[in-house]
Amino acid sequence: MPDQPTPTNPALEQAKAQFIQLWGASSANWGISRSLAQMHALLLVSPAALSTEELMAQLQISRGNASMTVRELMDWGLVYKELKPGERREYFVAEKDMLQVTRCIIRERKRRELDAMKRSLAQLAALPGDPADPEYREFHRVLGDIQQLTDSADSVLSGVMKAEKNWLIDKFLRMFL
Amino acid sequence: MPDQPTPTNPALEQAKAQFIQLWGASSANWGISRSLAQMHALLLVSPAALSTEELMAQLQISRGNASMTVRELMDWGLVYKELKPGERREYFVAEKDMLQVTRCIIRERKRRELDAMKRSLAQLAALPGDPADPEYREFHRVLGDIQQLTDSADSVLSGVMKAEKNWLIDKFLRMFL
DNA sequence: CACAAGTTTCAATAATTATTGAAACTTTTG
DNA sequence: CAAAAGTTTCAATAATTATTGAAACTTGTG
Repeated sequence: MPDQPTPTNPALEQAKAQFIQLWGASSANWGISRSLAQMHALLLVSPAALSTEELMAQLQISRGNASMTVRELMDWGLVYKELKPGERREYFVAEKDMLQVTRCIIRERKRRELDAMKRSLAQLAALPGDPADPEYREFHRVLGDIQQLTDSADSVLSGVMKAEKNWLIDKFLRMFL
Repeated sequence: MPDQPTPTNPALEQAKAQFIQLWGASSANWGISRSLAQMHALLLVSPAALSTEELMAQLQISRGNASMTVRELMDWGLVYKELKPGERREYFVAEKDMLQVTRCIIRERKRRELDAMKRSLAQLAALPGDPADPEYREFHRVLGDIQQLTDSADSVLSGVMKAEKNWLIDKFLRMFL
Protein backbone atom coordinates (compact mmCIF):
# COMPACT_ATOMS: atom_id res chain seq x y z
CA MET A 1 0.00 0.00 0.00
CA PRO A 2 1.97 3.02 -1.29
CA ASP A 3 1.82 6.35 0.54
CA GLN A 4 1.08 9.65 -1.19
CA PRO A 5 3.72 9.92 -3.90
CA THR A 6 3.24 13.70 -3.95
CA PRO A 7 6.27 15.93 -3.29
CA THR A 8 3.75 18.17 -1.43
CA ASN A 9 4.73 21.58 -2.63
CA PRO A 10 3.41 23.77 0.20
CA ALA A 11 2.70 26.86 -1.88
CA LEU A 12 0.74 24.81 -4.38
CA GLU A 13 -1.23 23.03 -1.69
CA GLN A 14 -2.16 26.38 -0.25
CA ALA A 15 -3.26 27.69 -3.62
CA LYS A 16 -5.44 24.64 -4.12
CA ALA A 17 -6.94 25.11 -0.70
CA GLN A 18 -7.73 28.70 -1.61
CA PHE A 19 -9.35 27.60 -4.84
CA ILE A 20 -11.50 25.05 -2.98
CA GLN A 21 -12.38 27.77 -0.51
CA LEU A 22 -13.35 30.17 -3.30
CA TRP A 23 -15.48 27.61 -5.05
CA GLY A 24 -17.13 26.63 -1.79
CA ALA A 25 -17.92 30.24 -0.97
CA SER A 26 -19.86 30.81 -4.17
CA SER A 27 -21.97 27.71 -3.57
CA ALA A 28 -24.51 29.84 -1.69
CA ASN A 29 -25.21 31.90 -4.80
CA TRP A 30 -26.17 28.85 -6.79
CA GLY A 31 -28.33 26.90 -4.41
CA ILE A 32 -25.92 24.02 -3.91
CA SER A 33 -24.30 22.79 -0.71
CA ARG A 34 -20.84 23.90 0.27
CA SER A 35 -19.59 20.31 0.36
CA LEU A 36 -20.73 19.73 -3.20
CA ALA A 37 -18.91 22.77 -4.53
CA GLN A 38 -15.76 22.09 -2.52
CA MET A 39 -15.55 18.45 -3.51
CA HIS A 40 -16.01 19.37 -7.13
CA ALA A 41 -13.20 21.92 -6.88
CA LEU A 42 -10.92 19.42 -5.17
CA LEU A 43 -11.48 16.76 -7.81
CA LEU A 44 -11.04 19.29 -10.61
CA VAL A 45 -7.54 20.23 -9.47
CA SER A 46 -6.44 16.70 -8.56
CA PRO A 47 -4.52 15.02 -11.37
CA ALA A 48 -5.13 11.61 -9.80
CA ALA A 49 -8.38 9.91 -8.81
CA LEU A 50 -9.18 10.23 -5.10
CA SER A 51 -10.71 7.72 -2.70
CA THR A 52 -13.50 8.46 -0.26
CA GLU A 53 -10.90 8.48 2.53
CA GLU A 54 -8.89 11.14 0.74
CA LEU A 55 -11.96 13.26 0.06
CA MET A 56 -12.93 13.04 3.72
CA ALA A 57 -9.44 13.98 4.86
CA GLN A 58 -8.87 16.84 2.45
CA LEU A 59 -12.26 18.44 2.95
CA GLN A 60 -12.55 17.57 6.64
CA ILE A 61 -15.99 16.07 6.26
CA SER A 62 -17.62 12.92 7.55
CA ARG A 63 -17.85 9.66 5.69
CA GLY A 64 -21.59 10.02 5.28
CA ASN A 65 -21.31 13.48 3.82
CA ALA A 66 -18.53 12.38 1.48
CA SER A 67 -20.56 9.43 0.30
CA MET A 68 -23.72 11.42 -0.44
CA THR A 69 -21.86 14.33 -1.98
CA VAL A 70 -19.77 12.25 -4.32
CA ARG A 71 -22.90 10.47 -5.44
CA GLU A 72 -24.60 13.75 -6.15
CA LEU A 73 -21.63 14.81 -8.25
CA MET A 74 -21.96 11.58 -10.20
CA ASP A 75 -25.68 12.25 -10.67
CA TRP A 76 -24.77 15.58 -12.22
CA GLY A 77 -22.35 13.75 -14.51
CA LEU A 78 -19.46 15.80 -13.18
CA VAL A 79 -17.53 12.94 -11.57
CA TYR A 80 -16.86 9.34 -12.54
CA LYS A 81 -16.07 6.28 -10.48
CA GLU A 82 -12.70 4.76 -11.26
CA LEU A 83 -12.01 1.19 -10.21
CA LYS A 84 -8.34 0.31 -9.91
CA PRO A 85 -7.50 -3.31 -10.74
CA GLY A 86 -6.69 -5.32 -7.63
CA GLU A 87 -8.00 -2.52 -5.39
CA ARG A 88 -11.15 -2.86 -3.40
CA ARG A 89 -11.57 0.83 -2.77
CA GLU A 90 -13.41 3.12 -5.19
CA TYR A 91 -11.71 6.16 -6.65
CA PHE A 92 -13.26 9.24 -8.18
CA VAL A 93 -12.16 11.55 -11.00
CA ALA A 94 -13.78 14.77 -12.19
CA GLU A 95 -14.73 15.48 -15.77
CA LYS A 96 -11.93 17.86 -16.67
CA ASP A 97 -13.18 19.33 -19.94
CA MET A 98 -14.79 22.57 -18.82
CA LEU A 99 -17.08 22.78 -21.87
CA GLN A 100 -18.36 19.35 -20.93
CA VAL A 101 -18.73 20.47 -17.33
CA THR A 102 -20.73 23.47 -18.46
CA ARG A 103 -22.98 21.25 -20.54
CA CYS A 104 -23.64 18.91 -17.63
CA ILE A 105 -24.60 21.72 -15.33
CA ILE A 106 -26.81 23.41 -17.89
CA ARG A 107 -28.51 20.16 -18.82
CA GLU A 108 -29.35 19.32 -15.22
CA ARG A 109 -30.45 22.78 -14.17
CA LYS A 110 -32.53 23.18 -17.28
CA ARG A 111 -34.25 19.90 -16.58
CA ARG A 112 -34.81 20.51 -12.89
CA GLU A 113 -35.71 24.16 -12.97
CA LEU A 114 -36.50 25.64 -16.34
CA ASP A 115 -38.60 22.77 -17.65
CA ALA A 116 -40.54 22.53 -14.41
CA MET A 117 -41.08 26.28 -14.38
CA LYS A 118 -42.35 26.28 -17.94
CA ARG A 119 -44.88 23.58 -17.17
CA SER A 120 -46.18 25.49 -14.14
CA LEU A 121 -46.39 28.75 -16.06
CA ALA A 122 -48.33 27.10 -18.87
CA GLN A 123 -50.78 25.72 -16.36
CA LEU A 124 -51.29 29.12 -14.77
CA ALA A 125 -51.65 30.83 -18.13
CA ALA A 126 -54.40 28.41 -19.14
CA LEU A 127 -56.65 29.81 -16.40
CA PRO A 128 -59.65 31.52 -18.07
CA GLY A 129 -60.93 34.92 -16.95
CA ASP A 130 -62.65 38.16 -17.88
CA PRO A 131 -60.46 40.01 -20.43
CA ALA A 132 -62.09 43.30 -19.41
CA ASP A 133 -60.79 43.09 -15.84
CA PRO A 134 -57.53 45.09 -15.57
CA GLU A 135 -56.23 42.83 -12.79
CA TYR A 136 -56.71 39.85 -15.04
CA ARG A 137 -55.11 41.55 -18.01
CA GLU A 138 -52.07 42.57 -15.97
CA PHE A 139 -51.69 39.09 -14.63
CA HIS A 140 -51.83 37.60 -18.08
CA ARG A 141 -49.47 40.11 -19.56
CA VAL A 142 -46.86 39.31 -16.92
CA LEU A 143 -47.30 35.59 -17.41
CA GLY A 144 -46.92 35.97 -21.17
CA ASP A 145 -43.78 38.07 -20.81
CA ILE A 146 -42.23 35.59 -18.45
CA GLN A 147 -43.09 32.76 -20.79
CA GLN A 148 -41.33 34.59 -23.60
CA LEU A 149 -38.31 34.88 -21.36
CA THR A 150 -38.29 31.23 -20.35
CA ASP A 151 -38.69 30.22 -23.98
CA SER A 152 -35.69 32.34 -24.99
CA ALA A 153 -33.67 30.91 -22.14
CA ASP A 154 -34.65 27.45 -23.25
CA SER A 155 -33.46 28.09 -26.81
CA VAL A 156 -30.17 29.52 -25.66
CA LEU A 157 -29.46 26.74 -23.20
CA SER A 158 -30.39 24.03 -25.68
CA GLY A 159 -28.08 25.66 -28.18
CA VAL A 160 -25.19 25.83 -25.76
CA MET A 161 -25.59 22.17 -24.90
CA LYS A 162 -25.26 21.14 -28.53
CA ALA A 163 -22.43 23.54 -29.26
CA GLU A 164 -19.01 22.44 -30.49
CA LYS A 165 -15.82 23.35 -28.66
CA ASN A 166 -14.90 26.59 -30.43
CA TRP A 167 -18.07 27.34 -32.26
CA LEU A 168 -19.69 28.60 -29.09
CA ILE A 169 -17.00 30.96 -27.96
CA ASP A 170 -16.44 32.22 -31.49
CA LYS A 171 -20.09 32.98 -32.02
CA PHE A 172 -20.47 34.66 -28.69
CA LEU A 173 -17.42 36.80 -29.04
CA ARG A 174 -18.37 37.75 -32.59
CA MET A 175 -21.82 38.58 -31.39
CA PHE A 176 -21.05 40.68 -28.38
CA LEU A 177 -17.69 42.32 -28.87
CA MET B 1 -59.29 56.39 3.39
CA PRO B 2 -60.76 54.23 0.62
CA ASP B 3 -60.95 50.47 1.03
CA GLN B 4 -59.69 48.04 -1.64
CA PRO B 5 -61.60 49.01 -4.78
CA THR B 6 -60.88 45.53 -6.21
CA PRO B 7 -63.84 43.37 -7.23
CA THR B 8 -61.71 40.50 -5.82
CA ASN B 9 -62.24 37.84 -8.43
CA PRO B 10 -61.58 34.71 -6.38
CA ALA B 11 -60.22 32.57 -9.23
CA LEU B 12 -57.79 35.31 -10.21
CA GLU B 13 -56.65 35.84 -6.65
CA GLN B 14 -55.97 32.17 -6.37
CA ALA B 15 -53.98 32.14 -9.58
CA LYS B 16 -51.91 35.06 -8.34
CA ALA B 17 -51.28 33.26 -5.08
CA GLN B 18 -50.13 30.23 -7.01
CA PHE B 19 -47.79 32.36 -9.06
CA ILE B 20 -46.32 33.92 -5.93
CA GLN B 21 -45.96 30.44 -4.51
CA LEU B 22 -44.20 29.21 -7.63
CA TRP B 23 -41.81 32.12 -7.72
CA GLY B 24 -41.09 31.73 -4.03
CA ALA B 25 -40.37 28.05 -4.43
CA SER B 26 -37.65 28.62 -7.00
CA SER B 27 -35.92 31.17 -4.79
CA ALA B 28 -33.87 28.38 -3.23
CA ASN B 29 -32.29 27.57 -6.58
CA TRP B 30 -30.99 31.07 -7.00
CA GLY B 31 -29.60 31.91 -3.60
CA ILE B 32 -32.21 34.51 -2.71
CA SER B 33 -34.65 34.54 0.20
CA ARG B 34 -38.18 33.31 -0.23
CA SER B 35 -39.58 36.68 0.88
CA LEU B 36 -37.60 38.48 -1.79
CA ALA B 37 -38.89 36.24 -4.57
CA GLN B 38 -42.46 36.30 -3.33
CA MET B 39 -42.59 40.03 -2.91
CA HIS B 40 -41.18 40.51 -6.37
CA ALA B 41 -43.83 38.19 -7.80
CA LEU B 42 -46.59 39.99 -5.93
CA LEU B 43 -45.50 43.39 -7.16
CA LEU B 44 -45.10 42.11 -10.71
CA VAL B 45 -48.71 41.01 -10.92
CA SER B 46 -50.18 44.01 -9.09
CA PRO B 47 -51.41 46.70 -11.46
CA ALA B 48 -51.37 49.27 -8.65
CA ALA B 49 -48.57 50.29 -6.30
CA LEU B 50 -48.73 48.59 -2.91
CA SER B 51 -47.98 49.95 0.56
CA THR B 52 -45.86 48.21 3.17
CA GLU B 53 -49.08 47.28 4.99
CA GLU B 54 -50.44 45.59 1.90
CA LEU B 55 -47.20 43.72 1.29
CA MET B 56 -47.23 42.51 4.88
CA ALA B 57 -50.83 41.39 4.67
CA GLN B 58 -50.64 39.67 1.31
CA LEU B 59 -47.41 37.81 2.02
CA GLN B 60 -48.10 37.24 5.70
CA ILE B 61 -44.75 38.59 6.80
CA SER B 62 -43.65 40.96 9.55
CA ARG B 63 -43.14 44.67 9.16
CA GLY B 64 -39.39 44.29 9.60
CA ASN B 65 -39.13 41.64 6.95
CA ALA B 66 -41.28 43.67 4.56
CA SER B 67 -39.16 46.75 5.11
CA MET B 68 -35.83 45.03 4.50
CA THR B 69 -37.09 42.99 1.59
CA VAL B 70 -38.62 45.90 -0.26
CA ARG B 71 -35.39 47.80 0.21
CA GLU B 72 -33.40 44.93 -1.22
CA LEU B 73 -35.70 44.88 -4.25
CA MET B 74 -35.04 48.57 -4.71
CA ASP B 75 -31.28 47.94 -4.42
CA TRP B 76 -31.59 45.47 -7.27
CA GLY B 77 -33.45 48.14 -9.25
CA LEU B 78 -36.47 45.88 -9.57
CA VAL B 79 -38.87 48.04 -7.56
CA TYR B 80 -39.46 51.76 -7.28
CA LYS B 81 -40.87 53.88 -4.50
CA GLU B 82 -44.00 55.76 -5.47
CA LEU B 83 -45.10 58.74 -3.39
CA LYS B 84 -48.75 59.63 -3.70
CA PRO B 85 -49.55 63.34 -3.29
CA GLY B 86 -51.18 64.07 0.05
CA GLU B 87 -50.32 60.60 1.32
CA ARG B 88 -47.78 60.02 4.00
CA ARG B 89 -47.43 56.33 3.28
CA GLU B 90 -44.94 54.99 0.74
CA TYR B 91 -46.09 52.82 -2.14
CA PHE B 92 -44.05 50.44 -4.25
CA VAL B 93 -44.26 49.39 -7.89
CA ALA B 94 -42.27 46.78 -9.75
CA GLU B 95 -40.39 47.38 -12.96
CA LYS B 96 -42.74 45.65 -15.37
CA ASP B 97 -40.65 45.45 -18.52
CA MET B 98 -39.23 41.95 -18.33
CA LEU B 99 -36.24 42.76 -20.52
CA GLN B 100 -35.39 45.53 -18.10
CA VAL B 101 -35.91 43.14 -15.20
CA THR B 102 -33.54 40.66 -16.82
CA ARG B 103 -30.96 43.38 -17.28
CA CYS B 104 -31.16 44.45 -13.65
CA ILE B 105 -30.68 40.94 -12.40
CA ILE B 106 -27.81 40.22 -14.76
CA ARG B 107 -26.10 43.49 -13.95
CA GLU B 108 -26.23 42.89 -10.22
CA ARG B 109 -25.29 39.25 -10.27
CA LYS B 110 -22.45 39.92 -12.66
CA ARG B 111 -21.14 42.62 -10.38
CA ARG B 112 -21.52 40.66 -7.19
CA GLU B 113 -20.43 37.26 -8.36
CA LEU B 114 -18.73 37.10 -11.73
CA ASP B 115 -16.51 40.14 -11.30
CA ALA B 116 -15.48 39.07 -7.82
CA MET B 117 -14.79 35.55 -9.03
CA LYS B 118 -12.65 36.80 -11.91
CA ARG B 119 -10.55 38.88 -9.55
CA SER B 120 -9.96 35.94 -7.23
CA LEU B 121 -9.10 33.61 -10.10
CA ALA B 122 -6.60 36.07 -11.52
CA GLN B 123 -4.93 36.32 -8.15
CA LEU B 124 -4.67 32.54 -7.84
CA ALA B 125 -3.39 32.18 -11.39
CA ALA B 126 -0.60 34.66 -10.71
CA LEU B 127 0.95 32.25 -8.19
CA PRO B 128 4.36 31.15 -9.57
CA GLY B 129 5.53 27.51 -9.48
CA ASP B 130 7.54 24.77 -11.09
CA PRO B 131 6.16 24.12 -14.64
CA ALA B 132 7.64 20.59 -14.51
CA ASP B 133 5.49 19.55 -11.56
CA PRO B 134 2.36 17.76 -12.87
CA GLU B 135 0.30 18.89 -9.90
CA TYR B 136 1.19 22.47 -10.68
CA ARG B 137 0.46 22.05 -14.38
CA GLU B 138 -2.92 20.50 -13.70
CA PHE B 139 -3.83 23.27 -11.32
CA HIS B 140 -2.88 25.91 -13.82
CA ARG B 141 -4.66 24.24 -16.67
CA VAL B 142 -7.90 24.13 -14.66
CA LEU B 143 -7.55 27.75 -13.61
CA GLY B 144 -6.95 28.78 -17.21
CA ASP B 145 -9.94 26.85 -18.47
CA ILE B 146 -12.17 28.37 -15.82
CA GLN B 147 -10.91 31.82 -16.66
CA GLN B 148 -11.79 31.24 -20.31
CA LEU B 149 -15.27 30.30 -19.16
CA THR B 150 -15.72 33.31 -16.91
CA ASP B 151 -14.47 35.56 -19.69
CA SER B 152 -17.00 34.12 -22.12
CA ALA B 153 -19.76 34.49 -19.56
CA ASP B 154 -18.68 38.08 -19.03
CA SER B 155 -18.91 38.85 -22.76
CA VAL B 156 -22.30 37.26 -23.07
CA LEU B 157 -23.75 38.98 -20.05
CA SER B 158 -22.36 42.37 -21.01
CA GLY B 159 -23.89 41.89 -24.44
CA VAL B 160 -27.28 40.98 -23.07
CA MET B 161 -27.29 44.04 -20.87
CA LYS B 162 -26.75 46.35 -23.81
CA ALA B 163 -29.19 44.54 -26.06
CA GLU B 164 -32.23 46.17 -27.61
CA LYS B 165 -35.71 44.83 -27.10
CA ASN B 166 -36.04 42.57 -30.12
CA TRP B 167 -32.46 42.40 -31.24
CA LEU B 168 -31.67 39.98 -28.46
CA ILE B 169 -34.46 37.53 -28.98
CA ASP B 170 -34.06 37.66 -32.75
CA LYS B 171 -30.37 36.97 -32.59
CA PHE B 172 -30.72 34.20 -30.11
CA LEU B 173 -33.50 32.49 -31.92
CA ARG B 174 -31.70 32.81 -35.25
CA MET B 175 -28.59 31.45 -33.64
CA PHE B 176 -29.97 28.49 -31.82
CA LEU B 177 -33.01 27.25 -33.68
C1' DC C 1 -42.92 71.48 19.81
C1' DA C 2 -45.59 67.48 21.24
C1' DC C 3 -47.86 64.07 18.99
C1' DA C 4 -48.99 60.88 15.39
C1' DA C 5 -47.91 58.18 11.43
C1' DG C 6 -44.65 55.78 9.26
C1' DT C 7 -40.06 53.52 8.68
C1' DT C 8 -35.79 51.22 9.95
C1' DT C 9 -32.80 48.53 12.72
C1' DC C 10 -31.08 44.56 14.92
C1' DA C 11 -30.78 41.19 18.76
C1' DA C 12 -33.49 37.22 19.67
C1' DT C 13 -35.71 33.40 17.74
C1' DA C 14 -37.64 30.36 14.37
C1' DA C 15 -37.15 27.76 10.31
C1' DT C 16 -34.41 25.61 7.21
C1' DT C 17 -30.65 23.13 5.46
C1' DA C 18 -26.34 20.59 5.88
C1' DT C 19 -23.62 17.37 8.33
C1' DT C 20 -22.52 13.80 11.36
C1' DG C 21 -21.93 9.16 12.97
C1' DA C 22 -23.32 4.85 14.09
C1' DA C 23 -25.88 0.96 12.39
C1' DA C 24 -27.19 -1.68 8.41
C1' DC C 25 -25.92 -3.23 4.31
C1' DT C 26 -22.89 -5.13 0.43
C1' DT C 27 -19.04 -7.15 -1.54
C1' DT C 28 -14.71 -9.43 -1.49
C1' DT C 29 -11.46 -12.70 0.29
C1' DG C 30 -9.11 -16.51 2.68
C1' DC D 1 -19.21 -18.96 5.01
C1' DA D 2 -17.12 -15.97 8.54
C1' DA D 3 -14.49 -12.09 8.82
C1' DA D 4 -12.84 -7.96 6.79
C1' DA D 5 -13.10 -3.98 3.96
C1' DG D 6 -15.82 -0.79 2.14
C1' DT D 7 -20.21 1.80 1.28
C1' DT D 8 -24.79 3.65 2.15
C1' DT D 9 -28.56 5.25 4.83
C1' DC D 10 -31.01 8.20 7.80
C1' DA D 11 -32.45 9.93 12.41
C1' DA D 12 -30.29 13.14 15.39
C1' DT D 13 -27.82 17.32 15.68
C1' DA D 14 -25.23 21.28 14.27
C1' DA D 15 -24.80 25.22 11.49
C1' DT D 16 -26.73 28.50 8.83
C1' DT D 17 -30.03 31.66 7.21
C1' DA D 18 -34.42 34.07 7.40
C1' DT D 19 -37.85 36.27 10.11
C1' DT D 20 -39.90 38.49 13.86
C1' DG D 21 -41.14 42.21 16.85
C1' DA D 22 -40.25 45.74 19.82
C1' DA D 23 -37.52 49.85 20.39
C1' DA D 24 -35.33 53.69 18.13
C1' DC D 25 -35.61 56.72 14.72
C1' DT D 26 -37.59 60.09 11.18
C1' DT D 27 -40.79 62.98 9.24
C1' DG D 28 -44.91 65.43 8.79
C1' DT D 29 -48.99 67.84 11.30
C1' DG D 30 -52.02 70.71 14.40
